[in-house]
Amino acid sequence: MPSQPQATPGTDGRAAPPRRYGHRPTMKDVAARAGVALKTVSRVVNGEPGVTADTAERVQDAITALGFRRNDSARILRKGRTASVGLVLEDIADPFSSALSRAVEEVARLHGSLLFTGSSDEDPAREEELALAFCARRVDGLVVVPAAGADHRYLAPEVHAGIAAVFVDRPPAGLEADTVLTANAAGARAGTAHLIRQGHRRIAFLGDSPGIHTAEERLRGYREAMAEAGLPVDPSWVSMGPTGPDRVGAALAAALAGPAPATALLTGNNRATLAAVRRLRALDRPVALVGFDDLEFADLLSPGLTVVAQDPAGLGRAAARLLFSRLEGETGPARLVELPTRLVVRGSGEVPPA
Amino acid sequence: MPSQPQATPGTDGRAAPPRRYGHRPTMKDVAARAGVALKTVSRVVNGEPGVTADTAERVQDAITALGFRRNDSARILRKGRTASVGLVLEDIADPFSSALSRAVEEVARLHGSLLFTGSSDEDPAREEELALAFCARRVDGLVVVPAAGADHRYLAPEVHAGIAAVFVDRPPAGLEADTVLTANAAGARAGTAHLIRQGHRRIAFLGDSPGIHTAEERLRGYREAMAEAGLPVDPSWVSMGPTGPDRVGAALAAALAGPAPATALLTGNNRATLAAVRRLRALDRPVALVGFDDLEFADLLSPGLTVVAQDPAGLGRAAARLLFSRLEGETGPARLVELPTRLVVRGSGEVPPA
DNA sequence: TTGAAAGCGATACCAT
DNA sequence: ATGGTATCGCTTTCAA
Repeated sequence: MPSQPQATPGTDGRAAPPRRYGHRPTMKDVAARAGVALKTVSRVVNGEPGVTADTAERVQDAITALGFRRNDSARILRKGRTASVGLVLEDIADPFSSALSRAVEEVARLHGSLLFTGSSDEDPAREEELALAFCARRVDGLVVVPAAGADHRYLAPEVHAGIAAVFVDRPPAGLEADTVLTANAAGARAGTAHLIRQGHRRIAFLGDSPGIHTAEERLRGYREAMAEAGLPVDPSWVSMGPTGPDRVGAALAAALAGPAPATALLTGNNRATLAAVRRLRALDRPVALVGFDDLEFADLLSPGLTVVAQDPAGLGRAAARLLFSRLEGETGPARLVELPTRLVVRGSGEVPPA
Repeated sequence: MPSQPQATPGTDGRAAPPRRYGHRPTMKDVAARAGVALKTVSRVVNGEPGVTADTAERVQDAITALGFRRNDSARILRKGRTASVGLVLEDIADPFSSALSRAVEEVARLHGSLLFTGSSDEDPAREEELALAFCARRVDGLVVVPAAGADHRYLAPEVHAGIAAVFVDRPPAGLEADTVLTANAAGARAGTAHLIRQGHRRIAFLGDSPGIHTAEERLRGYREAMAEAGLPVDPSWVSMGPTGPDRVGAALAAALAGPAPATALLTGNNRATLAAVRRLRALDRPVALVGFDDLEFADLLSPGLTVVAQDPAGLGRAAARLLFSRLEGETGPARLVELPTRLVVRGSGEVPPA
């Protein structure tokens, strides 16, 4: 960590830069300048009653003259609440996370709170490090998108001490807390059922690694839909693992080869969907595709991409609302909110079986 | 702002929830339990030398037993530095902002700093509110993507007090500070020159509102390229304003109508590009298109979208590096960094003139 | 209406 | 090696 910078005066005769570190006026300085007590300054700054207009004006003048700004660190130390919340995401750079983040920010703003954000990159250790760092700053609450495989018992002392925690997109492990999830199984079931309605009987599913909650739920939904329709699932059609282009490409090739080639495909997340789209382009064979999670320009592809859309902003909003309800005193048992998905039909999922 | 929550004991005979707010152990508590002085606990917690292994272990045990976590608010109050920086964006939900944010986060992490983020929505008042709120939390530094029309003199007292400020994507107004920009004019000139090389002579430019720095620079680059090629610019080809679909649609229609219809188009930002793509789809006439700023799935469109790509992550990285160099004591004059753009050829910009 | 003093939870400096 | 005490800048409490 960098050490406290010091303004080093110039040694060459030219004027040193006028930057004077640590020279922030305090309430004490303002009080001295206005000729009042520190407490009076505090009253003016916080709009508390019991100050004559005349005194208030003198104080205001001193504040302006000195460029005083209240030090919230000190205020926080006294008051206990920090009016800030921490948000741990998988990766702020991806659209799901950033939409969720924006929604949390919006709700936080309504409640006068500032937002710490950090990306875990799906690494449980990093998630913990971030969450605890936020807690050390005494955030009032935490919204966490759990990293795969994280164990949330590390948060027990924090929660016990009164920090509210809400989990989004995936449930917490080893801890009871408010949770907001997408109806993953139901969504995958709906997407699969849609393909079945188009006449497909051999449908592949390419999902994220087992161990990731959303991946498993979506797989479950897929299997349920197939079972409901009385359709068998050939093992070669199902592949779970990292959703990089190479693995998805290989899995897709496998699903389309063999004696019972799939004629349709449900992809378990955005990366898989994109990898599949690119791969299918190179093929001459038409394959129906439904993707889980929407893409911003899905309508501009040809054919348009049919998706099971999630509502990342809705997830964030719901999570933040749960969080602030806790901060406002709500003390009931942990709540679970599930947000429905929406099937958006655009063309790629309506390709008939070959 | 919500008031301090109080655990209200149940009045109906059932046990009240066991949540006990404000019951955080302090170093004092740990010291008492371990039978040492507070200062010794501080030494252990901060890994300072001068503690026997035996004592350290006793302290560690007490820390674990009590679930102690250092209160960074108090620490900050003493130390002066908060190991946190504030990032004011236009809208964290858009890809440009979120990519930039991620890069800033990465650099901040290397320096042991946490990140406050907030979206200004292009509203100067909101930008100021956010920046000052971050400063009140005594962030060590600020990275700001200025809102259009913002006047940054409000930051003068903060900068004077030693808070480092770096501006990204647009220059600050009324304040000298480190700034990181995209080479907007050069990029637009390159994009326009590319269209000219394809044989186009009537090229339209649809940009964002005048008053937005990037919009004006890109317009300038467009005009320069046209002038260099000795091509006149018909007023009907140029339109600056909000880049919503309706206005862009109307502007595009105007540019393609008239006695000297444009055969190619440079769009000044992502929203304009998307609006144009949608609009051009509906036309039967082929129009060449180069967009300023890349889109994630630009290669999946047909034709692929030719763009002048910016490097949002590079901007964020450069800005954060400047920031931390200041925090490490760098005291020279304000620096300006300009990042080049990259022309990415994918098809839409290589459509020949009608 | 105004002010003096105590304290929030840590760190820094000086003793022991 | 360990401990005591002042202090960071503010809010709280109680007195004037």
